[in-house]
Amino acid sequence: MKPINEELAYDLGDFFKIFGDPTRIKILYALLQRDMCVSELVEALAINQSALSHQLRLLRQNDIVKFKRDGKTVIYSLDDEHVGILLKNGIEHISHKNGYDESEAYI
Amino acid sequence: MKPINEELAYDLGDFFKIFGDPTRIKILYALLQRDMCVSELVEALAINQSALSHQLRLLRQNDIVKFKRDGKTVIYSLDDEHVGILLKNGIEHISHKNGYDESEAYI
DNA sequence: TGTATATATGAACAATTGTTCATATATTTA
DNA sequence: TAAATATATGAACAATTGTTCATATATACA
Repeated sequence: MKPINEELAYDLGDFFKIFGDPTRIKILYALLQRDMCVSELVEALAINQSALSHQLRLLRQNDIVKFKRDGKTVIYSLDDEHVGILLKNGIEHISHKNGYDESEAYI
Repeated sequence: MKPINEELAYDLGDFFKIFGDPTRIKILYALLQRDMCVSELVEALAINQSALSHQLRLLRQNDIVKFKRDGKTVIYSLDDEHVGILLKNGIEHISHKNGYDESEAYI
């Protein structure tokens, strides 16, 4: 059978790797609900600002979030619909497997 | 706003982490096409048998693939539809972003 | 122009990850 | 039961990753 294009396998791995960290999941989950600036994310996720910025850079570089500057603040949002779909699919899978109630993804 | 359930963020991160490696992507992509036993995967992906087995264990433990023993051989398949959907969504996203032609995911 | 506020970056370190080599286990068949 | 085949596992090592601390950059406003 035909193997996957080698470059695509690496790119796809790098892409999914970005979803593979709880801090980034929290960021994406927050942005799934509404666009937010950095300081809102800092507060919402109770996370160190520097750590957040590093993670946001990774998300940006991998086209998972986009941003626009608005004066002093920078507003982040999910890059496209694939990101939300991926997140929701992951949550569904995990919920089924772990017996979570999906509707209680939020605390 | 309500943050994501902390445990779900970790579980989801662990889940996506499994997709974040080119070797595992190749395995999953192969299984997306048809179920295969270990030695078929070894040959198809030109990979070390031990490395493959280690990766298959990870995929199993995270409910991403399932398997059934058939005599001396063990046949692997994708665990459920979410896995295929996730892969396809990732490929779509990457293809759009990198200007790949999706139809040429195969070599 | 100087100060405050918001965000980004670099260096360094501990922790995690993926592979290899060697070996173990399971199943079939002689 | 012994030998052959298929698959799994453990230990060890290099490489990668995520965070923290310190500092840099950008914008607004006095």
